Amino acid sequence: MGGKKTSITNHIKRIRLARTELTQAGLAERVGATRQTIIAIEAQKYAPSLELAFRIAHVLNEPVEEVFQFDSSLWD
Amino acid sequence: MGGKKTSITNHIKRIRLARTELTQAGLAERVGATRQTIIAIEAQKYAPSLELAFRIAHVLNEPVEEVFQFDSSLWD
DNA sequence: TATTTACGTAAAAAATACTTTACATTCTGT
DNA sequence: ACAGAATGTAAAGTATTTTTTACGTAAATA
Repeated sequence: MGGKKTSITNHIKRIRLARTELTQAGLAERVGATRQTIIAIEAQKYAPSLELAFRIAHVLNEPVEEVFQFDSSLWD
Repeated sequence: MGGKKTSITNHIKRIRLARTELTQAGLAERVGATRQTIIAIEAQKYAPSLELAFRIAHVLNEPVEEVFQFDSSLWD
C-alpha cells in the first residue's frame, strides 16, 4: 500500500532523454544500481538514497537540485 | 557488522553551530526527525534519505551540496 | 548540591530503498 | 510479420535509514 508519499520529485527521464544517449539500463549500470531501481525512481515510486541521487546527478552532469526537487510547500 | 560505508559526508554540525542557534534537538524538530537521527547523521554513521537531506539543507539555509559531499573518487 | 540542558551510546522494531528474478508491453527496424 | 531492444509490472528478500525507548556524561546555573 501505499507507503508514505515523498515530497521529492525528479526529472531524470527528461534529462536522460534530452541530454544523453543513456537507456535506463545504461544509466543503471553507470550509477551502480539496477534497472529496476531506475525504473521505480523515474516513475516517482520512491526517492533514491542521497548517495544514489548524487551519483545520478553526477552521471547526468547536473547539480542535484536540478535533477531532484523538494516540494517544501507540502511540509508538515 | 559494519555496514557499507557510504561515500557521503556532511558538515551539518559545523554549519549548525556556526550559522544558527539550533541545538541537535532543535534541528531535529525543525526538520521533522528525531534527535537520534540528527546525532547519527552528524556522527557520519549513515547518510540521511534524500528528503531529509533536503530538509536539513533548507533549515540550515544552504544548498544541499554545501551541506553534503559526495566523494566521487571512491566510486566503484 | 541539585537541577536543567545539551550531547552521547545502544539496541530492537518499523519504515523505506534496493536487488533479484521472471514475465509483459511497446517501439524500431528489417 | 518478426526479432531485438527498451520499457514496464510484480513480488519476495536483503539492506539501509528512522523511530522509539532507555540510560550515561559533561557543562551551566540556581
